[in-house]
Amino acid sequence: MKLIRDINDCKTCAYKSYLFSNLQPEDLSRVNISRIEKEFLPGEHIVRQGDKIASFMYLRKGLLKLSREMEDGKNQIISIARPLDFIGLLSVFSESYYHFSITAIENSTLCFIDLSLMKEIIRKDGIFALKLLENMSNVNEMIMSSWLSINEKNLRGRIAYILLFFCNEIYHTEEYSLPVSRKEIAELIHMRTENVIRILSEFRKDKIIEIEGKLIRVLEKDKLQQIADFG
Amino acid sequence: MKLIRDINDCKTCAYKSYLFSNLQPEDLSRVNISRIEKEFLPGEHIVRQGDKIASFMYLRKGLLKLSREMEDGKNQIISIARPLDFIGLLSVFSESYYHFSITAIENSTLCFIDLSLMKEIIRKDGIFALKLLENMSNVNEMIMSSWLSINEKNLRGRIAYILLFFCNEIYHTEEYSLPVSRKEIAELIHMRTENVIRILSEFRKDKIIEIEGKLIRVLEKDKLQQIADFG
DNA sequence: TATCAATTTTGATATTTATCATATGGTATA
DNA sequence: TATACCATATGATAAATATCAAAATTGATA
Repeated sequence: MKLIRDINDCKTCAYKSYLFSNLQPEDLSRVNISRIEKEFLPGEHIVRQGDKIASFMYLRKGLLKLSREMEDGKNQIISIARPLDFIGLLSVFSESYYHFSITAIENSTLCFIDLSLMKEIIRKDGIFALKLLENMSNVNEMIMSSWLSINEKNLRGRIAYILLFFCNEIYHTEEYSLPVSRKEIAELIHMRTENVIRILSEFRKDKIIEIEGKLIRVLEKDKLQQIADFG
Repeated sequence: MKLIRDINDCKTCAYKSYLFSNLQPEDLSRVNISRIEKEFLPGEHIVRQGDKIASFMYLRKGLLKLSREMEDGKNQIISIARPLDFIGLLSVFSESYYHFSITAIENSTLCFIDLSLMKEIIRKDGIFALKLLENMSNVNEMIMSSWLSINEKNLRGRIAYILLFFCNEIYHTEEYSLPVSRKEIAELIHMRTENVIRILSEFRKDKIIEIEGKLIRVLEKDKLQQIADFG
């Protein structure tokens, strides 16, 4: 983790518009003063399950995973989060402690804003609060939808789904480097590591994808879509 | 569905305190004037997937199910909702249309408050908005936690989990009438109807529970808990 | 009451998925 | 350099779960 100062002023931040656009100038300026900018490397924890929630977080750049460690020691990945996903909204306003860990899976830059300041602004500024409510709704709808989709698919369908997810939602290209291990894919779509590997190999043999370590090249997107939909 | 007027004034509503307690008197009075009270019988739809969201809803009494119909026609039950679960919060503030259906599974009473009025009050009253944010966080944390729990269990564990859920969270007694069919249990914990029935029969044979149609009597709660935890 | 449809039930069987074993290559570490 | 530890990979097998079929029961309805 590295403290940085990439953005000089919230006023010029490209992501401002999605959340802070309607904030009163004086409030935005207070946010700007209080905020801390941090850069994380892949694998670095941003928060750990059980940590006290003290900041409102804001992913500016990069990719994160949210995961929960279960009583039996097994891990489940709740979601992959991009900028604008506002994953920090998940439980900031209700819980004192995080019920999940957040880990960078790519070089990631986050802004940390003191939580009590945020709450103060919310209390004062209902329009901003409504914006937060909308964003929180969206985050939840997104996570739930993907869970429901994954649940109804068999293993081949899940692998196809997640390959297309990285393709369409994250990298917007047919060739990309997986930001997660096979084991993490397994934790994300509820299957065993061996089966993740096995089915990826199947897809390779069927010439639907090419694999070089973490590098994935989607050759037959339509076929992958079919497998995701009906497989 | 029946229009009723069980409560004369929001001021005297027992559930007011959980959400509307800090509302300004004049706002509470506007809510009181605008609100519509409705009673639903088991099986009646309150909203349907695809309906336009026009109201903020508030479960006063009863039990609901949230479910989503998937593209392939299969149903998944997202959650069971009690009073105070504020299930209406799930996507009211972001989406124009419901992404799920809500159905009564017991006699249920709901208050409907015009959504534009609610938004107006939120914009004006940040403290109320913060309360909503907290509640929304709680709803989501609850739903996610139960999903994660269910996901890591085998079928016997899931059945034990759901029996204990009704026992501990809903009815607070060891003897209760299931508010859902075997098929709906299957849709809720991601398994097949036949296996729900089969495992319930197993538990009956092992004298862990007694079954008379919808009536469940939990005989060995500890054993059920063990199966839920480790089975 | 008679009839139809849906739900519950059980058994047999097929399919899917997990588990176990083993091997290989890479990477960090002493 | 040697060692240990992961991640990836593949095969064989076991276990879990779904599917198919058929019957009994219940509930709704004409």
